[in-house]
Amino acid sequence: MACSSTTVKVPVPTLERLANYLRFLHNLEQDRVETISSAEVERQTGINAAQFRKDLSYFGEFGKPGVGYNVSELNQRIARILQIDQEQRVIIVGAGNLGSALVGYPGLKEHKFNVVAVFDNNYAKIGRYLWNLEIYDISRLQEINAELRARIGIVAVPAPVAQSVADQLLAANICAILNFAPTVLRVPDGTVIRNVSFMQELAVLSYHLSADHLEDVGVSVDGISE
Amino acid sequence: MACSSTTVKVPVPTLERLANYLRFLHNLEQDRVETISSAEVERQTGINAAQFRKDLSYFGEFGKPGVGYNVSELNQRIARILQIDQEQRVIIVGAGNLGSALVGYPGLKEHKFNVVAVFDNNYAKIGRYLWNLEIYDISRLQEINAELRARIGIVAVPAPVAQSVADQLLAANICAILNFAPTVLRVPDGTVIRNVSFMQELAVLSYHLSADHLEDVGVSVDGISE
DNA sequence: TAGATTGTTAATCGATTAACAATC
DNA sequence: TAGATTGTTAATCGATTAACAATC
Repeated sequence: MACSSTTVKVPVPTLERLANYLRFLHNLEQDRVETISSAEVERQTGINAAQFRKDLSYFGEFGKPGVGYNVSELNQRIARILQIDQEQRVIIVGAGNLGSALVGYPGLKEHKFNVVAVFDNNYAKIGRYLWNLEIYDISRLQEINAELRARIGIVAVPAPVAQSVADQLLAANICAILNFAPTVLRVPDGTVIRNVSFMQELAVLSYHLSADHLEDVGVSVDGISE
Repeated sequence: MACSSTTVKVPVPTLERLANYLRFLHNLEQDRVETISSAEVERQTGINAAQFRKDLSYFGEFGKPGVGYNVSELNQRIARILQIDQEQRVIIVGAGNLGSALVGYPGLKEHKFNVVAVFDNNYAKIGRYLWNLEIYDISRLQEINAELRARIGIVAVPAPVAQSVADQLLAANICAILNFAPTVLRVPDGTVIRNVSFMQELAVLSYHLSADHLEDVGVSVDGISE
């Protein structure tokens, strides 16, 4: 099998928060804050202090009792845990609007995610450039990634072709996929997938606009407001 | 207060799955499948059958014991629960690459999310068109939404201005925000926020590529492989 | 030392899943 | 009726949070 499996022990929500901590710590560093306690993290971000400490505890000891955490040290160690202290090469499949927006997204480079190639199956696009990257024929994915050795692939294609694209990514030795297509990708164990679904997000928002399940939490005239 | 509070009873993960069920049911409908059982849903999507039934149970009764669920009826009822059976007007703030990709995203219209206005603070962009929508001055947000009455706002601006944009959205009577900026928005109770963070997703993928916590799950030579 | 704050254990909370009586 | 499958209750699982001994 191309991708090894993980012995899951760190909860996924913890990993998600780690990325947030990094953002927060980065801001603190810019403000020249040298030390921070978990209580102060809670005050400033709303994240429970115990959770902050627990999240970190999966990876070792980071603070000094009675003192707190050294901001820049913590920053570096979390970046290291998430492997974003070193360049991560990324491939994007789909040179449409979304693919284009992603390639042009400045945040990627800032966090050492380096988009090294873009692929598409549209002959009108192949050979043209997206920003400074040539758009390659998707059929050359395996060949080209044998060189580039990217390990993360982004699927930014329409749903009907997403599964086929995922299969090709796996064949090209990609073990981690960020999927923007509105479809469930079937992949072998050991492949990590994260899905981003705009429609799902909007649907959740939309639900909360419904009047049915809304109630004023304030004064209830003569009934019991639960 | 502009936005009323919710009496939370439906778990958020349930709402998220509801959007997925919709996608799945849509596919079934296209394949002319009329009835489906929760066991078959599990077989085809991997979602636990009991969970499927439990998710639905928050909203009433949808199936017939011994028979299953009527695909198109279930489809309609879930769409109704999520309020995406009717037009939802959406405002986008930020006419950059991401805003542009979102306005041009065909899935939005398909699901009755109608982008009715785009705003930006860049004078070079104001007055120009993004697809078929004029880009308005962000300072006119309140005035213009008094007309348009959109209730969902999408924040597609850089992090440093995201909070200010969110505040302006709230002032313009928007109670639900989809935030693409890599920052935590502080909003009053009753406002619903969903965050989409590409960096967070990539960081979680990146973590899983690390060798430290990876192990082969295959044959273990003489130890116990758990 | 006294005060502060950590890392971790134990308690709580909530979500997932198994089991089953009700019912088509 | 017998078989199938629902909706729901109870059991399990896992994540969040409170509490506290250890320690700077």
